[in-house]
Amino acid sequence: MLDQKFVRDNLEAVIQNCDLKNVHIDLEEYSTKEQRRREIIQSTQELRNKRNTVSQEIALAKKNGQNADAIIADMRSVATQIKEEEVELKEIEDYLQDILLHIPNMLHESVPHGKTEDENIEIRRHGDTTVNVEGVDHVELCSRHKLVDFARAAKISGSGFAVYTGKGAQLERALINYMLDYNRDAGYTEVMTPQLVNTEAMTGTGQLPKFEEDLYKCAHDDLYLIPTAEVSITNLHAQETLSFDQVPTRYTGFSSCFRREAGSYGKETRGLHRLHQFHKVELVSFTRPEESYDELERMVSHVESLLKSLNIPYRVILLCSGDTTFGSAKTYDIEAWSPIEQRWLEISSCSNLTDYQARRAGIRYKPQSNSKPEFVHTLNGSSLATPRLMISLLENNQKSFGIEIPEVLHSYISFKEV
RNA sequence: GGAAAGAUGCCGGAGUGGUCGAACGGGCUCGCCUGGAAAGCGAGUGUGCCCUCACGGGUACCGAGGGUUCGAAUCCCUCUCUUUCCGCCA
Repeated sequence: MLDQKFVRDNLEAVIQNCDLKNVHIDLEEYSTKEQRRREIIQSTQELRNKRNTVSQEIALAKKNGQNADAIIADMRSVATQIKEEEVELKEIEDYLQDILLHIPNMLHESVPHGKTEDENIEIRRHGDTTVNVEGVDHVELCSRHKLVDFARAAKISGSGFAVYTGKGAQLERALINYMLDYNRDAGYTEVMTPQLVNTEAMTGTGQLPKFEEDLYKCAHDDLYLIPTAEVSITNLHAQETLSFDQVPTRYTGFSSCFRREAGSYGKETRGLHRLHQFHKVELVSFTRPEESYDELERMVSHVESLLKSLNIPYRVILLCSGDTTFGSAKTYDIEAWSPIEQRWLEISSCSNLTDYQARRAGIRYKPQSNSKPEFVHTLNGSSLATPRLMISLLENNQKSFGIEIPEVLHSYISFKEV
């Protein structure tokens, strides 16, 4: 959420920014109501001031045994007036709040302008993309080696789910453990958080109210299944003020991720490409505002080092304005190479949300031990989402005899090849 | 799921309708004292919003939301959470 005052003072820039992100909002009515809001507040405050003053006079009169009936009768109309103004104010503030929650975060100046993903910019790439182009794809590999059973997953849950079996299940578990350890060793504190969260948490990180239809909801209990651990980890510090020495704070956590993926059909959804439930290890940082863009670079290189250690060819993409998500000021995607499909697969997304989530969720810190609290900057990134990692890993490591397990995973798994 | 108790500022803890943004204690910050420290003494110490160039002023906030009243931390209703006991359960 943007600061209300910022929107008031920078209306043109905010409108332009909405355009750049392909978000269409009418801010003309907002502007009018914003002004009306301040008028009412001024008027109501004056009335309250009067009420407070006179109430004390009444108390004093009663104390002295004087009759205060006339003033009380007078104050009755003031009370009514206050109530009327409060009703209008509430209506206006609800409206303004709703609009504010639908305004995207301001983009960083370094983000290239563009409408679609075609205008994203490749920053760098690493690894050999010429090996194993002659092999078979991950769906065939999964079936041949009985690593994933899509048919039975469909039987029990429908399309878009996976049952990992045998060595497939072990490999999945090994990857998760390896990534968690790798992140922990780099200074991220490991957390294991709830996968069902309430409306406040979903609003705090920005999934609600705009993206409700992408979420699974448990209507009975008013809880949502998280689409990413970013939600529960970022909200760990919602409505808190961190002390100066708690910033930066870095977390890593594993979770299942649940996404309805309404409207996704066709080739993009084949095999492990797009699932309703998948596994992901997440990184979340809370930083000082002046350090958040350094933190973003740091996070990206950390994820890169993880991919290097697994010997996965990848490239780093800077998303253009139109492709940068709602709450993000700047996002890098990291894509792993699929040698069989001959294309790059989005496997991680690292974003600086600046103070956008912090303001929604009320996450502050004190720059110094005795200074006023300010909003932190929050960042998150995947390290990594397993399904497409699995695709790339299986395809890149297939040999004549089967699949070779990368060396860094050997201590996490009971076999060296499939 | 049933029963009971509770939720107040950074922490502990008063306060049951009228100068209560909130006593008191602790913590913290600054100053004095000291060779230095401790102890002691003095001052200060929340957040949001509105008005103001500013100084400053106003207003709201005592778990959340409603209600009663001229006036609510205090009374009423609903909800959430915590603790204890019972039930159920991996």
